[in-house]
Amino acid sequence: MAKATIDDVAELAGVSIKTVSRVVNKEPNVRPQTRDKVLAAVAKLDYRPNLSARSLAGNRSYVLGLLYGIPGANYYVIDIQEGVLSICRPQGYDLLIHPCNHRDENLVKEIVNLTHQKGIDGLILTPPLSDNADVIAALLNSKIPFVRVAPTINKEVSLFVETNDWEASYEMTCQLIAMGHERIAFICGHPDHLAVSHRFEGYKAALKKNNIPVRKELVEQGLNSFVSGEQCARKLLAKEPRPTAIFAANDDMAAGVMLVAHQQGIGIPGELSVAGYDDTPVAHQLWPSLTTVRQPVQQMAKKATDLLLKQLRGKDELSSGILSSSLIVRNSTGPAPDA
Amino acid sequence: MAKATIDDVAELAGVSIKTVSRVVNKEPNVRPQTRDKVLAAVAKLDYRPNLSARSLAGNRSYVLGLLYGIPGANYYVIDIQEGVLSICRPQGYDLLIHPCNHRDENLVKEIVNLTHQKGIDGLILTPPLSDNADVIAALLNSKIPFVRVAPTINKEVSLFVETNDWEASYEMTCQLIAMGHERIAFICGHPDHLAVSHRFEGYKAALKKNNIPVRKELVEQGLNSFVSGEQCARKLLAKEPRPTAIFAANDDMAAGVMLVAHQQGIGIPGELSVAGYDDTPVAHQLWPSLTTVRQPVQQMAKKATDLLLKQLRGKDELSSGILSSSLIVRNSTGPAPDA
DNA sequence: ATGAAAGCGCTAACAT
DNA sequence: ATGTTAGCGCTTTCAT
Repeated sequence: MAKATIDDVAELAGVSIKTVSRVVNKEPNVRPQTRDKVLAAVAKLDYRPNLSARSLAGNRSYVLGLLYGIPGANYYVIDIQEGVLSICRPQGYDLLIHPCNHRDENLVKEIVNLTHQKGIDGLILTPPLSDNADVIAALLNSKIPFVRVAPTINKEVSLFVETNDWEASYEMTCQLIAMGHERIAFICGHPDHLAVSHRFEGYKAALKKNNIPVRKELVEQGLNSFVSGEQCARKLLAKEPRPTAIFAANDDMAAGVMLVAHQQGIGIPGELSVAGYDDTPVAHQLWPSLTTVRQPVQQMAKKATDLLLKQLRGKDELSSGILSSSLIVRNSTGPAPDA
Repeated sequence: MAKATIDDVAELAGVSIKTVSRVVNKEPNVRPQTRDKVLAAVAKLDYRPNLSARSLAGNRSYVLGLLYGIPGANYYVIDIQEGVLSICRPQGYDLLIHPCNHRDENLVKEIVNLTHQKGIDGLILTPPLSDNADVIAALLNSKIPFVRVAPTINKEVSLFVETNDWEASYEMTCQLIAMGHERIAFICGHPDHLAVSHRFEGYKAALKKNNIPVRKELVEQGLNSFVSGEQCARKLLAKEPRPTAIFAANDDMAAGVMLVAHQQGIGIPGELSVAGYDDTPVAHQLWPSLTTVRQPVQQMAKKATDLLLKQLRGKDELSSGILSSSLIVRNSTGPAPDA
């Protein structure tokens, strides 16, 4: 059986194609009786509206686009994808993924083209694209609906979903302080990821709150990678006196710290406490298991998708949301050795 | 500037829309001079063909679909995605991802519908979908072009790309034997992933080749997860005498083994050698770093995409390919303690 | 080598 | 409540 078209359905049901269209699109003004006839014909012919035709005529494609930077953090991207799909697929939307180099000078053009060419209905932006002012301006200008995940700039210009990085980081640092740590080092995240910078701010605030000076020599600039974590750890562990705790802005870097500590025979958490951020799969596979912060990545993606779909349906008065991260205390942190 | 259409270009270039179409689609029979005029107009107007229209009229969408099972191994999925995108995007194709439950009874219908509705030009299947006979039959029946990654059944019915799991596993086992190990345990992968079963076969073959009996009590059935690795490890490490090496069919399970060994104070590699498979990011973040096998995942994805695109262009005489995996020897394996 | 005309399957205005 | 008529922007015949 060849693919059925709207005409086939209309003929079988003995109505016009417009009526079929009404039924399929759940529009009002169709008698229940007529609707049933049409639905029966649809079922009989296994009719599925052709999306290209729909897109061409109606200017929508039922495809969403997910934009993210490369190289991205794998687990994060996958979590986002799953979150988005779990919401959009039940509502008939599919997902096209578009990882992109956030420093590519043609990025803006590329994204606008993609959206127009494929007739993508709306976009979801994740860091660091959530903070790309050029992209945001272009999308607004082209009136392409979009929602941002964890933006830090121009929050008012679009719907977004965020989490409380600052607070979680503050809390983690306070907890280390409560364990008696004072020489708490921090490894910053990649400078291009503004969202990650909130973590540093939370750390600093907690120290200040507890009257502990923020020592420059205990802060290193990482790049979110395992290797950069290793490098920063070597520098930090060479300081005299050594820090008794190292808080890394993500788990990969924390894993690097742990490796260096192992290599240098520094006991964790006996001699050194290590904390990460993200609760990636590696966090509980490490030995000892890593104390970290769990972000509600999937939930953020779900919420963002929900907002986007509502926006597409013309709902108004939608409001951006914030979802809480939570501390996951495992075995890599403990009382300060000198406490 | 509103979106330019083919008519705008035709008008500006002073030709018919058909000529524009010819130029854009690189068809023959256009005078270089005419072509240049058209290209100039295209550039001036920043014309991009509307894919929906193209799809509707020409029956292709320049969108490929990637099918994979959920829950999938994150790193694997991301690698596949990157590989596919790196090949298809430069050629003007985008990618729609469609993770699916490979045991869902509506799976076949879902996939065929997806393909038809979105007008997807071709599909790439990864394990365990590569081995789903129903899906394969339906795709063949519907004449939907597709390529499979690492299939084990009905290889002859479609193009595919695979790697030498058996050989790599054989080699790894031989290496352990060469280090003096005889009591080498094996943790099998998830039974639904046939591809993983080759790893077990390679292990058995290596033992036999070296006249070491395959002991049933040294083989456990895992589920590809970290937790299942832990469980299997507890069982294996309780045997008397204990195995001196454990070879897990993937890294996550190997990480589980290492955790249990740490907990029980068993030195790695002094008292126990551990080997994994996949070379996931965690492999070099563990302590000690994990000996494993690196699969050419991205390259397989690239090759598969290349084959699919060639197939779409009607090229014939395409042949499936095999790409080699390689042993990555790190610090979790060493001489047998009793050697 | 180039063009004119007829759809692809659907939605949107505008009837009725 | 239902139907009619134009297109959406492109690719295909088939002419020229």
